[in-house]
Amino acid sequence: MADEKPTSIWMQPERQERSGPGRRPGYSREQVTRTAVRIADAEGLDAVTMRRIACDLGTGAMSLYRYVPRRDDLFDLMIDLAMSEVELPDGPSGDWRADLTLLAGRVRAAGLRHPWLIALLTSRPTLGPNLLRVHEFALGAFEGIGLDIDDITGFAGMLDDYVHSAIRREIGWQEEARRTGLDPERWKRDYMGPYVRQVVESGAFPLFNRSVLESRTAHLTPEERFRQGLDRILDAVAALIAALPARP
Amino acid sequence: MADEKPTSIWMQPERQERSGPGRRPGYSREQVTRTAVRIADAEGLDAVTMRRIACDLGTGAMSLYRYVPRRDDLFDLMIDLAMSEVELPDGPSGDWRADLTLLAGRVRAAGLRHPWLIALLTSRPTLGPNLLRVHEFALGAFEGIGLDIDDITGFAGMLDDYVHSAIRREIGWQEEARRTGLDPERWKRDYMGPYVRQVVESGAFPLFNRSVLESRTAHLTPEERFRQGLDRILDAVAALIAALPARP
DNA sequence: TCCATTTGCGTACTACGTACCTGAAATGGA
DNA sequence: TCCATTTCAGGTACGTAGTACGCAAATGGA
Repeated sequence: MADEKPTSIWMQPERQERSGPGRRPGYSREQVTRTAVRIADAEGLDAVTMRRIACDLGTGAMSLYRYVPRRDDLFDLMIDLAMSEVELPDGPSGDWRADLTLLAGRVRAAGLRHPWLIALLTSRPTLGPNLLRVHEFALGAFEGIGLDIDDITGFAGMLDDYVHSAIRREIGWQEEARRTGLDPERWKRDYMGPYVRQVVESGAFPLFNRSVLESRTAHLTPEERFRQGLDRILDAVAALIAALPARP
Repeated sequence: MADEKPTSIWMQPERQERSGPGRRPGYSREQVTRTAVRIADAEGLDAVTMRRIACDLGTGAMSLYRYVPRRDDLFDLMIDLAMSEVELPDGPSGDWRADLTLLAGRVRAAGLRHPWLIALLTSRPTLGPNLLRVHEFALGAFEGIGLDIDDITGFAGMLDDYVHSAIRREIGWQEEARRTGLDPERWKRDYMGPYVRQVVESGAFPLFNRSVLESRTAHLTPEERFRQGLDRILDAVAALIAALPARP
């Protein structure tokens, strides 16, 4: 059996339950992934080490390599497991705006439940089956309004960009706070606060100052802010669709 | 002298050239940062280790800590140095569309010159002076068309989201290829290719298939593709601005 | 029963960030 | 000119990471 390492994790299926000779696997790829996700949720992505996962499973670190080729592949599996929680209807409803709002909300929920998800997702080119499923739903929502495939892809990309960026803005500093060892509230006040205050007081960036000091958006709840930005994007898409030349 | 570690790097200026007794610094914070950037450009972000930087500078690893408090702070400094290369006019020209196109192109150029830049920038909440300068220019381009500060911030954010996401899409797989040790062309063909082909042939995601197989966008040069997406965003912004209710 | 096969996992190697410490170097004052 | 003082250079070392390697244990078929 060739040890074909240099290929995507999705091409290397887990060892099947055979009925031949040899010891039976004590764990499973999904079990390893689920443990890794639990650790990342509770203590951040940095805490996800092979030794730590193995310890939680009650086994030795090297045993994990029977189920996952490399640590990086485990990240792809974690992304896919988290995305599998995004529940969606079987197909688009016909109301594209409602469908995409639903999609965005579900992805945001998954992103908040797993604060490491969006950072991981946007930092590596991964294409797990559940990411494909979610993406396909977005494409489907745009289909049937008379768009060609390039516009469908473009608009879906615009939406993805917004959703990912907005979620990262919402929770990005949480992970950073954890990395520096401070609790999030202290980090904001003691670590980043003094610098921002200094920048503001310097007056060097007047429009930045206004966006920090005068913004009404800053006083909304995170969910309202997400929704407001989403509506902005969907308004933009609607405006563009209205302006598209009729296709033959 | 208190060793105030837990605060932003921008609040901890480099030790000044004093005129008291004692040895003079042999290097500088900028020199260290510049070396780190050079290494990252040539061999990827993973190659930027304290030992490697020190080796390139011809000194010992621990000497670097005289200039940079922690390795993470060095990343902030690298981001700022790379962003300092984004040359911009002193103020907006009055043609917001031209200004933002210029801005996007310059940021893209910096992102291509430093393939690690966008990944780093979007994975940590950093606010270096040069990032603020570039952001202020974007805000300025939106000012004076009768937008309030919330709309200015919102539109500038939309643009940032697009520019960063597009650049990441353009080069994201390069870094991933380097991480796996393959050259980029081989990675695309041998690592990711077989899986994509399998997904396509399965027929499970028909719209994804069409976006891969039928897209005309895929045959454009990267620059044309970037420009096309940018125009789409700017069209959307223009459409939204036109639709905004007149403010008193 | 015995053996080919596969898993569990301890050991060990390399490489990382960085705390600590020693000694060298540079300067102002005498 | 010489020395006390201050600062920097950088070696050593500790803890932790990913993971290559190899052997013992377990298992089912012959």
